[in-house]
Amino acid sequence: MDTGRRNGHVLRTGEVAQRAGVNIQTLRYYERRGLIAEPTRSNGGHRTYPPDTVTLIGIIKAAQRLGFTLDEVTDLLDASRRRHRTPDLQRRALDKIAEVDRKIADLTAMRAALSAVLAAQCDSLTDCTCPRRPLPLVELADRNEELPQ
Amino acid sequence: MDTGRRNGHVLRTGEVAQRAGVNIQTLRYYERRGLIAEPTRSNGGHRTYPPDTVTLIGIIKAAQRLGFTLDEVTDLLDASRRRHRTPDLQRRALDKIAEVDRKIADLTAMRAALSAVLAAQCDSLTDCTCPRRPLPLVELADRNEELPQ
DNA sequence: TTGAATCCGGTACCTGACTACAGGCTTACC
DNA sequence: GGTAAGCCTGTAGTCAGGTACCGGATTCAA
Repeated sequence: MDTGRRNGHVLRTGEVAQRAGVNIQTLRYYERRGLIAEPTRSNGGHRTYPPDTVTLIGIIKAAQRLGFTLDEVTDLLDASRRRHRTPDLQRRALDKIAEVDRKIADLTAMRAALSAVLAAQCDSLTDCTCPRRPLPLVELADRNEELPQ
Repeated sequence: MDTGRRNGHVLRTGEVAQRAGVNIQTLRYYERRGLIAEPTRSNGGHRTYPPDTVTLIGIIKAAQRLGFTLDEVTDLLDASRRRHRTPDLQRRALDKIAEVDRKIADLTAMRAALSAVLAAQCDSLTDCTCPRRPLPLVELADRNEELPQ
C-alpha cells in the first residue's frame, strides 16, 4: 500500500476516488454540481483534497441510496453545515424531517411485508390453504399524493 | 366526474394513469419492463386494467422514492407475490430485509442530524461559541463498502 | 533527467427512467 | 353514422447522474 503514504495531509484525485469507491470523473462532476468544494491546487494545477472529502463522498452516496437526488443532497449538506439557523433553513429542515419520517414509515411497512414472506404459512409445496391476500405492500401506496376523488 | 362511472370493474389506460398520478406512457413502460402484468384487451385492442393496478403503481412509486431501482422493485413485487417460498426466494428476502434495515438506520441517523440542526445551540447571529463540529451526518458514511485499509 | 503513472480541461457518450410525437384505429355519445 | 376524445404501435427525445476518451501537462521515483 504505497498510495497512502503521503503522510495524511492531502489527497490527490485518484486517492480520494479510490478510497471513496467512486470514479475520478464523479469527483469532478460533484465539484461542478457544487456538492464538494473546489479543492486547493498544486502549483501544476492538480487538485489536492483534505482527507475528510472521502467521508463527504460517503455521505453523498448514502443519501443517494436513500432516494435523495443530488439537488436534495446539496440542500441537506448545506443545512447541516450552517452554524446559524434562519427561518428558511428551519422550515426546510422541518420539511426534510417529515420526509425522512415518511420514508422510515414506508421502509418499516416494507420490512413487515418481507418478513411476512419469510414467515409464509405454506412452507411445503404440497398442501397450501393460504387465503389469497390482495397484495402485500399495500400500505406503501396512497401515502403519496392526494388522489382526486 | 364521468370518467369513473364505468361501474368499477375495469379501467382504461387514461383512468389508471390519472388515478395513479402517472403518465400513460409510464404505464406502457412498466408493462414492457414486466412490472405490471399485460392487461386484458377490448375487442378493439384497448387495454383494460383491474382497479388494483392503481395501488400497484402506488407501491412501485413508493419503492422508487426509497431508492430502489425498477429492477429491484420487480424483485420485491415478485417476492411478495409468491405463495410458496423457495430457498432462493428466502435468501433474497433476507438480503432485502438487511438492506431495508440499513436504510432505516441511515435515515434515523439523518433524522438525528437534521434535528440537531434545528436545535442548534446558537440561535442568534451575534454571539456564537459553538465549537465547530467536523461534519454532521458522518454516521452515514462508511456504512457501505469495505474500504481498502 | 527521464519515463511511467497521474492528472488536466473539454467534449462526447451511456444508462435508467421516463415522455413526446406521429399517423392511424376505437369508443362513446349525439 | 358521424365525430371528438381517447387509445394503439413505434420511434425518438429528455433529464439526471454519471463515465469514457483525447491530447497534453505534471509528478515522482529511479
